[in-house]
Amino acid sequence: MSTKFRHFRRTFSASSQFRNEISSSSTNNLLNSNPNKDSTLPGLCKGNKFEEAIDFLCQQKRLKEAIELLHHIDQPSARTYSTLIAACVRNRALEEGKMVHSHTKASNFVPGVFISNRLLDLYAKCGSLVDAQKVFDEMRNRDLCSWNTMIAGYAKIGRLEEARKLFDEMPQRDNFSWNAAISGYVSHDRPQEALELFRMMQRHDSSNSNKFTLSSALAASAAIPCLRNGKEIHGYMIRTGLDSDEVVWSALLDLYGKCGSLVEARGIFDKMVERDVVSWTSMIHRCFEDGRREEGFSLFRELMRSGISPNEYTFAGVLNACADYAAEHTGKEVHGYMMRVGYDPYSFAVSALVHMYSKCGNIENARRIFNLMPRPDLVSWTSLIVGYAQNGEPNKALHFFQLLLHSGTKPDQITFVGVLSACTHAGLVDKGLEYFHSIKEKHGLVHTADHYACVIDLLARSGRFKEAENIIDNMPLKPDKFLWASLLGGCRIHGNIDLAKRASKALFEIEPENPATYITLANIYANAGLWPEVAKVRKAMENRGIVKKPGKSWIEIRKQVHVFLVGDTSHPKISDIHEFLGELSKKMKEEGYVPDINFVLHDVEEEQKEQNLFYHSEKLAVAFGIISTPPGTPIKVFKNLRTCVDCHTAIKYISKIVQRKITVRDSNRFHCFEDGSCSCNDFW
DNA sequence: GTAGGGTTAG
Repeated sequence: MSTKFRHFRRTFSASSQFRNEISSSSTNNLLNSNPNKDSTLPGLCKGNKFEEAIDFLCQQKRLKEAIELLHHIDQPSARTYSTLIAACVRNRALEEGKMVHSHTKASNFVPGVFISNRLLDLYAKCGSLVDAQKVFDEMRNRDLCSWNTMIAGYAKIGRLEEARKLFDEMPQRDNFSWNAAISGYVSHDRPQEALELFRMMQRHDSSNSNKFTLSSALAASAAIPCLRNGKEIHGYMIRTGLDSDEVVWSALLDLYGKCGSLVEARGIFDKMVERDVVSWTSMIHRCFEDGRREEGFSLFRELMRSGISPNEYTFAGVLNACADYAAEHTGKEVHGYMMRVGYDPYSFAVSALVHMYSKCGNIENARRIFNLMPRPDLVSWTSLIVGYAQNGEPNKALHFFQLLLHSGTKPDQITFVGVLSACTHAGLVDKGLEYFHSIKEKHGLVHTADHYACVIDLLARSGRFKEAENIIDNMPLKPDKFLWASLLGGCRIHGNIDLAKRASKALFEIEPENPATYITLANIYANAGLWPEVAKVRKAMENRGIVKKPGKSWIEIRKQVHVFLVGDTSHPKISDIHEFLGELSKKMKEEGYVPDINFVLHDVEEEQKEQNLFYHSEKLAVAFGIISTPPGTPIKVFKNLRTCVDCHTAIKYISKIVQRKITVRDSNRFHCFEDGSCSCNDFW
């Protein structure tokens, strides 16, 4: 026996009561839980059938005990090692796996390809590629499986360059190798490269096409998204008879959905014989994405009735839809359901809960969920930061950003979008600039187009146009539409006509069909009294057939959503609403409210031709909310566009007169009105 | 008897 082994044995014998344990307490416990199987264990040990006992313990997931039995065997067989390692793989038990590995070395066992492959698999599945690489390097013989396991291991954790290198070096490839490489690209947001590889395979090695490579290639086409490519694969699928697999059908369904061909996606879904939770989830999600809100929710309800259990993907998808539609009530139902089925607190569905609550303006609940997370992920941190920024508490947003840094989680580019927008909402221009520079200097991240748009927003709102232009002229990226729109918005606030011309010119090139640009520009001209220019813009708009988006607000009262369009008279309670608004108007004027006539014009852009400011959709919704709920109830209204200045002023007065907390989520942020002022400090 | 595909996302 080698010294090493003796040491090993001592370590294990330190808890040498194991024999007693097996025959007494722990066995008794197990006897109670599983009397039939467990009664055999003491017998096995007594008869020195340790290898069988190890099998038994492995099945019971009692890995540590199984490993302890190893040193009752002079020379464990390959089969025993194999069983043990396989059990460690199944349970992702890296520590135990390493113990078995050391045992093989200590007992001078020379693993063949088979056992080595199991070890590779162990380390690859546990993400410990350093160990896997070591085993791989030490192997005298490697077979296809060894190479494939390494490639899949690297691909899974996103080390795609290493995976690709092995793939290129390997002596021969089978369908597994191709798929490991292709799916690695797919799952790490590099669908183009995935497709390139797929095409390469089709050209040189087409016999390796199977259901696995096909579903990966379909997923890649969906991610791009490229319908033409997907359709080609669809055709190929049918020609080669590879269309018999349900997973391939799911991938196809998702492809059509992601490419916006909802009808085809639904057709596939309806035709599928065996729909599983993935196909359901995909179908539901694509409906929401396409704006088919009711269809999405009703499919979700159908799924719940179908007996198939929704999973974290399903929850995340539905919750995100609730966040987009501000359907807090439904979101709460989903939350309740998750509680009942007992959700995994580590799941990403929890971050969707944080997101849902913060998007619905319930930042307290978002925070509560966040606090319950054992290890909040970056998405949750970011959701909370963005939530605080949008809910009018930018300082809290920045506070949480500091906490994030302390927690050791690395912020990414999206986190900084939240941080910068917090600075924008708070009017913290210099602090925002500081953060902007820190992205690259402190955090080693590359500035994205979004970061530039944020910083231009920050500068333009506060009228620092020189600095803004300086950044635009020197930035390494091409300014995008969001950046120009931010600049144009700043020009509107400060009446900067020259820069407005530059910004709108750029916008007309990028998205000539967007009505907002025309309207904002017309308003800037109108404010400066440049009427002929206003007429020109309107003419251009007319000529190109561009239609304004109507303003729309909605409010949820007792589980029912009430929608108001501008000048809407279709609501059954409309005369009560008008009467109430008339009364309010008198009181508001006594308090000093002056209707902002200028903005009648401004809002022609967003609210069409209505002359009377009191027909704006958010005022209708707010008024309806007040008359439909008991005094003191907070009111929460949602609007599809940005709120107008007059409505903003009016709602401040209303909040004071009726003594209510009124929250308005517009397309940009939350406004929390209370006792005559708004959380946005009139900065939006 | 070892290795695998399709859903989510601030």
